[in-house]
Amino acid sequence: MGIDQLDGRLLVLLAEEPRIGVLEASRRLGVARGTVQARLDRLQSNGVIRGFGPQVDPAALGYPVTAFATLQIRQGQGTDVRAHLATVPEVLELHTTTGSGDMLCRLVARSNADLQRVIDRVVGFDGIVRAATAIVMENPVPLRIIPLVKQASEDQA
Amino acid sequence: MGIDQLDGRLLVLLAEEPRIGVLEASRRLGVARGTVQARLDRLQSNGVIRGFGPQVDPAALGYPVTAFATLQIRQGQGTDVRAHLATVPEVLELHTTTGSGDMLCRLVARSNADLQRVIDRVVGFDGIVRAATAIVMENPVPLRIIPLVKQASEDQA
DNA sequence: GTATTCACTGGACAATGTGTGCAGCGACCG
DNA sequence: CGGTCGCTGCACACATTGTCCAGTGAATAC
Repeated sequence: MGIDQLDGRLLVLLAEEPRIGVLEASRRLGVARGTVQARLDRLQSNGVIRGFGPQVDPAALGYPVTAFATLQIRQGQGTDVRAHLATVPEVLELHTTTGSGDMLCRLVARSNADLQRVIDRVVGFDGIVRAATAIVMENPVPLRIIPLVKQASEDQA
Repeated sequence: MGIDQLDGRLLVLLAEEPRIGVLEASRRLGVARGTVQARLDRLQSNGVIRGFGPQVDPAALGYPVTAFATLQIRQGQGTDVRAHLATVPEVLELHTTTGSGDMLCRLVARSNADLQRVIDRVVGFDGIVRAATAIVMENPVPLRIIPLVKQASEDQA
């Protein structure tokens, strides 16, 4: 477990310019093409790289409002609540957290008014005792991984 | 703004099998290659597709612990706090939310013990009044976008 | 009603990149 | 000291890309 500096540079390079291929990457990194291919294969089978799926912006899809909801779940209803929330498209992500029967989920909606509809749908389920919602106003640090990759590859040095 | 069904199918296809190229995608979708290329270009300049960067798993990097921290910020210190948090690699994401001077951030750490170090570093800054942390235990719904894409493309139909 | 615009089709071309395999080489390990 | 491993540099056949084009149908503007 862990990545070395070459892995780190490769990940950073891919993150900054995803369109480049293996050959171009090998030129940039100053190593043989086979090496880059082997590293990529290893990173993928390692699970370090989960995939190269498109990163879609919900706002551009017409869902500019993001919110986080903390849900309190009735004892023993966890499984049902998960299944319920998985069926709601506007639930982008769901975590169970410390705290008795608590979950945290990320929601999006078409507008603040629409958020009400989404929340109603989310909490309109028997196992949910209480919900507290925080609407996101600004996103100073969008989901990122590069700094952590750099950190991890330097630790491994 | 908005995507049609072809856009939706293309996004789903790319999300499920990112390795396929434009040509293969056009075969799967039953349209001409030029069409797929044009759609892709449009989706990217639209901002619907932000990019195709690698999706890196923090756990595989040696950071298996995830937590969410709610921070209460002293009036007028927001900008400084943002700059501070941006320098911490373990801060993967930061949002300002409703609630007086509240922020929500996603953290990762090498272990529960290491989380203490991360939190200390995060809150060891003057503008932060109080921090409440919830450790993630399970992640029943990992960050996803496909259901929303399907929803959006059907709405547009 | 007619002209214009637009998106899609289907095809072509040169250039590039990919998947794959190979031999050689230095480093590390038992 | 032999074996294993990762990297290099190279080769080949094949597939894909970027780009351009003419033709067509549908929607839109005049």
